[in-house]
Amino acid sequence: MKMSGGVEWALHCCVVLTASHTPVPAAKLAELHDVSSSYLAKQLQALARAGLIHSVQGKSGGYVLTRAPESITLLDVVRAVDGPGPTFVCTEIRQRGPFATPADACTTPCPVARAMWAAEDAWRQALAAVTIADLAGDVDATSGPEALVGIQAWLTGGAS
Amino acid sequence: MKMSGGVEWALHCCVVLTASHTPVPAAKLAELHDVSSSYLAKQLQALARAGLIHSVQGKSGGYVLTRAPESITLLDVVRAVDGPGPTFVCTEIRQRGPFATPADACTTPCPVARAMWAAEDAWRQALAAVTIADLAGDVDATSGPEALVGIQAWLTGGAS
DNA sequence: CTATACTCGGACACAATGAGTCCGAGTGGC
DNA sequence: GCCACTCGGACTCATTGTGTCCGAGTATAG
Repeated sequence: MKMSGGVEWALHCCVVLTASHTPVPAAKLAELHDVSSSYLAKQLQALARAGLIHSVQGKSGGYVLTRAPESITLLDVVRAVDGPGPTFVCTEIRQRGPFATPADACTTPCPVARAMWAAEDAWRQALAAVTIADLAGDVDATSGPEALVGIQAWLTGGAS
Repeated sequence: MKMSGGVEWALHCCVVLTASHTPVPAAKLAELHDVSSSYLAKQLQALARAGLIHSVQGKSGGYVLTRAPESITLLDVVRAVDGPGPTFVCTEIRQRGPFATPADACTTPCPVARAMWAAEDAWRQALAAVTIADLAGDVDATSGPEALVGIQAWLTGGAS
């Protein structure tokens, strides 16, 4: 089991978008992170489809966060990029084979699925407890506040 | 992100193996669950490689649990089948692009990776809190104790 | 008002990992 | 000593993730 690598890109982009209140084109985000702009576009489209960022077209268009960074959780981003479905899928293996449990007796999910889903819920809860604003704050604390303002200047300015 | 379907098979096999103290061949486990025996063999091999079950060859060979069911956690099984690596991999995106953080300043993992790994730890902790014995107990409670003893009889007996 | 340049958006190939199958090596029973 | 039965690893196919491309749409400049 390996998580889609695009999740990392999307999270970093969300943190960067915190610094700019004007639309930022995808090409600029790609250059900033030194990744393929074509592929990054796909992740941003997923974020836009989920309503986390808003896309504006035209000459000075780009992407902007729709909500305040404090109200965007990591779970929102992960669900948008990686898909909302559960990682563990129960194929109802107990209803097959010579000792199959009759279908009408399966009122509750099988114990295996229950345990796995409980663990997934713990994971989601941990993700939902962290917001993009928290991450931006951590970046400020570790790299210094001048990092984000420098990036902001570079984003708004046209310099390459 | 989707978990390998073999995890479900492996977990059910471990629960079934709880009922038998004599070696159970892979073919029988496959028939019991109505799944491909060739593919199930791969999962059992992974469990054996991790030391969770022991394989005995020969005419009346098969697989047996090495430890007591109370000391085998779901995390052990998941790690054995699905791989021990972390689901989120940090590609150190902060060290790339025009605003790259210098490598010597990266003493601590980047905040994004920290948050993701913390969520993974919560997931692992939830998995480590449940044992195979707990699952077997749940099966007893829901399907009745007669289910497992019937399976045990079918496993040891040669009937198809 | 029109032309233009720049943006996003979805449709299109390629690669890697998981799913599934097969046959050979080894071992205990008869 | 033979045999039947078991596991173990090597091989092939399908699905999903990775990466790329070009067309539709819009705010801007003239």
